Amino acid sequence: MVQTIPTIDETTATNLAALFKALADPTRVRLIACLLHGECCVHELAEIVGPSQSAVSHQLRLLRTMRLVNARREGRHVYYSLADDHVATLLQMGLEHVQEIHAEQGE
Amino acid sequence: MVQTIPTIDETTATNLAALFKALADPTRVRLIACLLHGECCVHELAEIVGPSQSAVSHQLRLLRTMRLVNARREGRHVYYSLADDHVATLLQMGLEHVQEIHAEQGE
DNA sequence: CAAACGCATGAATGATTGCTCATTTGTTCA
DNA sequence: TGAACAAATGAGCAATCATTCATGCGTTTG
Repeated sequence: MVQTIPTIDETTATNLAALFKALADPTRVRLIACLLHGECCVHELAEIVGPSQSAVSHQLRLLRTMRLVNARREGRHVYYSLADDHVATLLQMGLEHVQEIHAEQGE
Repeated sequence: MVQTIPTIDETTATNLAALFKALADPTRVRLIACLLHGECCVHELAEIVGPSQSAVSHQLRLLRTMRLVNARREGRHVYYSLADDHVATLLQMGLEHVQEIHAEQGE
């Protein structure tokens, strides 16, 4: 049986858009991709991902606000990790889509 | 066995971000949500979703460019439909996440 | 305590975005 | 053919965003 498709009200649409918006930036995508491997502290993330520590920190705050990542302090370091599996799954699915699209048009 | 987690290169991150960006707007989310039910022409979409025909048309163009929807002309009408299952799946997954999040904090 | 380290934050700025308005293109029908 | 309808498009504008720079806060260590 085909799943029931709910009609989405305006609030839900806004929340949903906000979720996707959190994933709608290359820097944040890369941050999350790093965190797929396990928790990581800010300056490591900055090294791997590229932009300044400040930029990374700003983006992490956004992800934190959206409850997509958790922060844990240990000494002078703050370790970030993914908040739940949904994020990883969404990223994974998006990745599959992107790879298919770009494979079939040979880009 | 746990899936292998690829390290994401910069281009892939950008493509992935672009995909999520296409879903990162309430209007576009609602458009896609409408199309989950089946194909639909522009002025109907405009009626259901809210903003002007022009605004809807602009957003549909974006979705078209991203190959997330297809357009089919029939007389004066242009019928839009979802390009593939990935979109529907992504939306569905996002929806589940949003509903869980907002349920557990009682919003 | 003071210096150094790790991170967060506020202000400022250039870039991007989503809308409206006006116009254009494509189609049907009187 | 010309009026009316459906949709697309371009210009313009206010709002949002991602970054940098400067600085502040918390922690460790000499």
